[in-house]
Amino acid sequence: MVEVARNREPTLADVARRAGVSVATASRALSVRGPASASARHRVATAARELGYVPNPVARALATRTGTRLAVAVAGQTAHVLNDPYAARVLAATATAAAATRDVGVSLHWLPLHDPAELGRLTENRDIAGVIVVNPTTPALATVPRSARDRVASIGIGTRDVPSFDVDNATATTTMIEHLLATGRRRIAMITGPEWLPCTQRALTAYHRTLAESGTPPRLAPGNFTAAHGESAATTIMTRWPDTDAIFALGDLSALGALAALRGMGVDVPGDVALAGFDDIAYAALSHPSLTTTTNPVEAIAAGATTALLDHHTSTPQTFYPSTLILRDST
Amino acid sequence: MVEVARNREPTLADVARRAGVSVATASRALSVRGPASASARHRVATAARELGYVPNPVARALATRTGTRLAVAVAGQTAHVLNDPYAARVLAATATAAAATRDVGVSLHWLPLHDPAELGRLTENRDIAGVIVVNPTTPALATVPRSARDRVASIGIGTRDVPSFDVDNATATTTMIEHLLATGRRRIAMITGPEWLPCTQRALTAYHRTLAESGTPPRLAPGNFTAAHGESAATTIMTRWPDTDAIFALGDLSALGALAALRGMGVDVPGDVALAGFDDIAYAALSHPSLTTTTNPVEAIAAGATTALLDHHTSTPQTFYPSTLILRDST
DNA sequence: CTCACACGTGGAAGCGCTTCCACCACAAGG
DNA sequence: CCTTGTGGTGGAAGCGCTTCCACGTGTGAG
Repeated sequence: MVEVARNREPTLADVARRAGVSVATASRALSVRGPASASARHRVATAARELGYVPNPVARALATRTGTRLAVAVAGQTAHVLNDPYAARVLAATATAAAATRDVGVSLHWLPLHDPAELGRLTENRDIAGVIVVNPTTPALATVPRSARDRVASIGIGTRDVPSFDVDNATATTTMIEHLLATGRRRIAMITGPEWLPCTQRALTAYHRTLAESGTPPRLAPGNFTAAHGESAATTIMTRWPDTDAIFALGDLSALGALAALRGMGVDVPGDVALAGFDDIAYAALSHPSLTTTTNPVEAIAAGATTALLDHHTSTPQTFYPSTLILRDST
Repeated sequence: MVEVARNREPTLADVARRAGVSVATASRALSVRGPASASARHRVATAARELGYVPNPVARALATRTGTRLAVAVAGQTAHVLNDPYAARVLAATATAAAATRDVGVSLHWLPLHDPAELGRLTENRDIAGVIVVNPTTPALATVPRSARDRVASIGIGTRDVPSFDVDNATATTTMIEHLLATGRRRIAMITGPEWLPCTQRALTAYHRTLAESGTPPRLAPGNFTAAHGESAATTIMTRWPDTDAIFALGDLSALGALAALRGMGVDVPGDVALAGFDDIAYAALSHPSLTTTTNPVEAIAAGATTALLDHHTSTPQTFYPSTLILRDST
């Protein structure tokens, strides 16, 4: 009498019984790699379908000693990062990708800059299948034990054995600077992100190279992607180089902060100074003037990192995703 | 010879051995409720600390037949909700709370409006410990089997057996309208959210009551919290009631859209029309003029829902979190 | 001085999977 | 005809925890 009790989800044992094979064979037939005959595969698949069998990820995780969730670890100062829309967006995108690919959850963690070992600890957690680390430093990556390297993917800098996924902001920066040059701007300043970030470094290199080609000297102000820093950076720039005619901020929030500062100083945008941002956040289209910016394909990046992690693609060292220029009124 | 093999995390068996008790007792001593003597409790706790024992959530979940993650289910049209900063913020807050309280992950799901049963299906998933449903409809909540009701918490409307957590937007609306009245505005329009949302209904009731007390007739325009709808709603309002002197939008994005529309029509804010929003998003402080708004304590709400779910607090039917008025230049 | 009844405790049986290992055919080589 | 493989299979032992159950103990009441 093969009857599944009411109120109980079918298990692999039910499937095996119905298919007339052992649990071991059923397990192998359902997994792609295991040795199993074609006929067994077929019968098990049919039985599973008829029963509406759904594998229990918890049992599988326990048996294979892997985790049931992906950790998203964001580097930065906790207080600052807590209301970071970028982190929230990465998390949402990862959660969506993880739920779509496999049935795994996502948890969010902060990586204090002063304690690089926290990342290593996270990778040792028993029930974490993999870690997507956002903007890690090289020392932090170095704390990951060699054996756990295949359970880490980076959005930011990578290493030889940690694949990295990021927006191609070198090209994006070049494109943006060339756009500003094409519209007649010659005294172009840049508000950067934290200098320890590799994406800041890549953008800086592109900025210097593009300016050098057109023979214009650089004007730099440090920032940290927040609106407040954008404001003070714009003030600094206009005080130090009053004839500046364009500002490119590596982050829309900084750009919008700069916009407020410029308005406060009576500087017309784009009349006196052209202004451009990075990320294309929702508000960029709503400001006055609306902000020229370049996209950050976070969803694609997070999906890439997620599948790399879940499929153990160790063969992809670095992937850069293209950004597209969004022209609006501020330039 | 009590020696833990290298390269292996200590398990409960290791702790039990070191404490000189059985695994069963160790388990009971570690759990808060189980029967265990004070001395056993103490010895097990000490052994656990010395060994650096961390319970394996996967094994626990398998044994107790509970899940290892919390699902955050957002009601709405997928395309719209995918880049909804509010959903991302709820997810991030939930993930933070879940990681802090227990060691569980979070996954993100969309609930299409046309298929209320999706929520019921989610609650039946074997490895989901609980579902936090954002802005559910009553029919959707009704699809949750009675036995699973204690595994659901709602941000939005609740039922007798599903606790709900939300911002007290009735009071917030009253406060905002009273603020507008106090600054001399008398022809106050409101841009609402989708009418099927309970929070829209609560705000509407408060709006009508407050206006009725001051003897001013209502002026309503429907919206859906997006900037685009805010723009068209503002246009509609100013066309239909040209003497409007204040607009309150139930969402900052709508308010900012309205601001753009008003600027386009040559209406001065706050000179001709005072403008107020809801949520206090990051950009509200950066617009020109900066936006008067009222906070949405998403982090506290998500933390409340998370702990309610993980601790099976079924005794709290409804909790409303206070919003605070943020006065800026737009009113 | 019994009997009942707590209360703590250890043994052991799961939870639902994966995977090691032994086994059995059967085909191919000597 | 016997050995040596080979691919498919089932039994069973885990993974690390919780919890049922039975079994002593020490206490109070009868």
